[in-house]
Amino acid sequence: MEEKSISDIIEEYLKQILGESSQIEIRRSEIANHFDVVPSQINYVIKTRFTIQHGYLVQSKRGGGGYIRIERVNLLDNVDVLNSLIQAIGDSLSERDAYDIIRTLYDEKVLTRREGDLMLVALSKQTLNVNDSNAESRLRARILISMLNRLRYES
Amino acid sequence: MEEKSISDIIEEYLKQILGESSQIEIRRSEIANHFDVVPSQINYVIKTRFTIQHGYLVQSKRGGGGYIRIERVNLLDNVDVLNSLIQAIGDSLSERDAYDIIRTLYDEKVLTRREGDLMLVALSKQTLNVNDSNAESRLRARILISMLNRLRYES
DNA sequence: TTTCATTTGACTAATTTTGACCAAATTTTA
DNA sequence: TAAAATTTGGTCAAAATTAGTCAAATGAAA
Repeated sequence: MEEKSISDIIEEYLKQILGESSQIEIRRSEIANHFDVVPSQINYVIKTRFTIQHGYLVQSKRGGGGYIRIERVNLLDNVDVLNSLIQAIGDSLSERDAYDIIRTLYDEKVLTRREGDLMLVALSKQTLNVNDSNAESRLRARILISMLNRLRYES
Repeated sequence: MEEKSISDIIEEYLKQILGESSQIEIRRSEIANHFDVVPSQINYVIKTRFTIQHGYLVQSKRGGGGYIRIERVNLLDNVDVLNSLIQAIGDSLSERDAYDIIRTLYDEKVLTRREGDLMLVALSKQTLNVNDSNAESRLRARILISMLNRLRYES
């Protein structure tokens, strides 16, 4: 018999509810109370078992009426292309390389013209306007990678 | 979305009335009384949910016969409103305000879902990852304004 | 034993709710 | 008409209500 940790049990519980609707909203303290654990354990479960790599999107709100929302998302077909591009970018990216990548994605019909244009202006030297040229390239890389990661799935 | 806080419920109520006519006039104390909250909570709801970033204009008058007027404005074909939006961004923009603006543009069908999502991740705190919080907000403002202008002057 | 995962709790951050006090416009009264 | 009273809405900050972070302690596995 496998000895399940309480984290495993909470994961199972959440996934069971997620089986009924593709999106759930929970109150952290309620779940914590239900399983008799400290509230931060819910964060632990989410961080280790409901990541985007697992196919889940998580959003939350604090304060009165606060919640944690977990949504199951569909991974798309282009994942391989995107992954290899993300690898190639690394942690630094020139404006020219950004253009080439976006152009490629447009040619591959991963992006529409408008999407590509929006991405390009966001990555332009003029927009970023960072003093240090290395910092600028690193920032450009971070932004493009984030956008490519976003393209890997849909809600 | 599950509405939970009383502020959410008041927001929903006002938007429902706004669905019938594009402009409403309310008496603050009446609404407060109706939902059994202090009057200033109405100000809170308006300040957090009916800003120009959300696509609303608010005017009010004090004294006898006083009112709060909320008007739904159209960002699509009203150049002035779009300008005031860009002006409201100024040179600094929080992640929350960015979300509100992009959400509004999506609701107005200026953006597709995918375009909005791409813009949001590009503007997220995590992506920008700037040490100085002021610098981060200024960068966020530059990027969003660039993207908005790109949409604006599109052929 | 060493390493990795889980559990806990103290501290932090964001959002909403409440109430005391302020300001403006109108109405009443002198 | 001028002052006073009344009727509205505005501001701001404290309190209350959620969730997030991080690292120490504990447990499990290799």
